[in-house]
Amino acid sequence: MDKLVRPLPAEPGHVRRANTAAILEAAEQVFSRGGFAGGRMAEIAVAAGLPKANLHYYFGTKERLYGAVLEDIITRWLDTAADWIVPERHPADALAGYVRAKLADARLRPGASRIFAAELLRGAPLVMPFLRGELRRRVAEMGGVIQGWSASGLMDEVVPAHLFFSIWAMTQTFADFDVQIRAVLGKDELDDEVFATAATTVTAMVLKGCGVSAAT
Amino acid sequence: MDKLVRPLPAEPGHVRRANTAAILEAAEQVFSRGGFAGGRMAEIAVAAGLPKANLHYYFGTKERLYGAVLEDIITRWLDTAADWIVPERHPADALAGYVRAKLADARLRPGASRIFAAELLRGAPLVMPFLRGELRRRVAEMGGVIQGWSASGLMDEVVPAHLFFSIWAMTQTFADFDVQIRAVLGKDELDDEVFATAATTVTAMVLKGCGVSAAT
DNA sequence: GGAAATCTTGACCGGATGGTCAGATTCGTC
DNA sequence: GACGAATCTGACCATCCGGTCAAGATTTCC
Repeated sequence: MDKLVRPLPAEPGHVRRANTAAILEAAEQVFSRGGFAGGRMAEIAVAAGLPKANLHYYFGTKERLYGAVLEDIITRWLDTAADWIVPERHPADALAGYVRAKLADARLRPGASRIFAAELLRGAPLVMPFLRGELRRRVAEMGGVIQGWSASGLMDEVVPAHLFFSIWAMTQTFADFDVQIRAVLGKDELDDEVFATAATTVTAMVLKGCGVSAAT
Repeated sequence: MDKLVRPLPAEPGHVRRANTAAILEAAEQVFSRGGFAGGRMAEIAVAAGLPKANLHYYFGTKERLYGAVLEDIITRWLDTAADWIVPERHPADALAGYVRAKLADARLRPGASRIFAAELLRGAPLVMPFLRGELRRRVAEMGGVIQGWSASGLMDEVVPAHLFFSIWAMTQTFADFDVQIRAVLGKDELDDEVFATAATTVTAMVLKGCGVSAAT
């Protein structure tokens, strides 16, 4: 009966957890337009439904809150790549799957992509350590997988890092620069059709561009 | 002897011309990190070597100055596309040339690309009319050229707008996200080698990805 | 040479913004 | 239910920043 009797969560720290989550979500939304410099603490407070002083209670400074948002985003991203770019897969499946996953993420969480883009645009003062450390290591690792596929004759020899730059650019553009895409296509929102065409176009570029043989 | 005798320029308006040019250049540099919200008028003034009040004398408001910078960028960009994507060229030449031109621009004026990117990121409040008007028209026009090539059997059928999205994304990423690329490659700057590899990789994706036949 | 137009500049203003704080309130635990 | 810890919050502050202004300097033109 215990659980049924307790209508509201009462585990210690549930307030903290709920509030930090609400703040992080609001912050991601607010920072996604205008980046660090453009986001206003007061605006985040309103979006989170909390007084501004409360944000400072949990995160101290604007920079720390912004950093927490970025960390969330990065953590989420690294896994996608690790899921798809593995030697066990055929490159046709792996690359197509990765492209589709990146496009799905661009559609589902465009704000996250935009925040990361804005951070890079301003010179990445906060995520530089990540770029030079973890990211570089991961790219080197995945580069080995790509080279393995090339050596097996499954695809052309390419410079792996550049392949990733292209994939990231082509997919994330649908989140980062969606206004431009909507304007050019004359659409109010990027719908199923747009993302289907994007998947076809980008996948064709990557697979044919790298001379990937058909999946077994 | 007239011209030799006059050591300093004395045409009417030369002061205005020199100052506005200096201000625009300084503004492009300052806005290129942090976009509109991140750029400080005082910082632009220092970079231009003029007192802050002087910027307001020439441009009135920060927004107007920012708008002038954007207009400069857009004007320069539209021409590149018009130079390359024309029916008279073979698609292999046209697309490869366009890619190389975009990469060269990303290298020569990375700040311009970054300002435009930041403007799109914040929802394009200022350049929306351009996106929906001139840009959309140009893309439709160039799309006709692409379809002409497809109809002539010179390349696969692709959705032209998406082809441009991909080309823009892959090339401008070397300006917009150069920090990330430098960090991943472990380089202090994007040198000849990086841009040569970029040209090879991106061109291969575009040409092979679109099934462009070899140039005659 | 001198008047009109253009340009220059330091000092100043008002509002926005990140951040603080002390006292009130709620939560966790026994 | 009572006590300490955690949380909440309105009021307040210092600073920064875009923008103004009026008086002085320089350029332009006759």
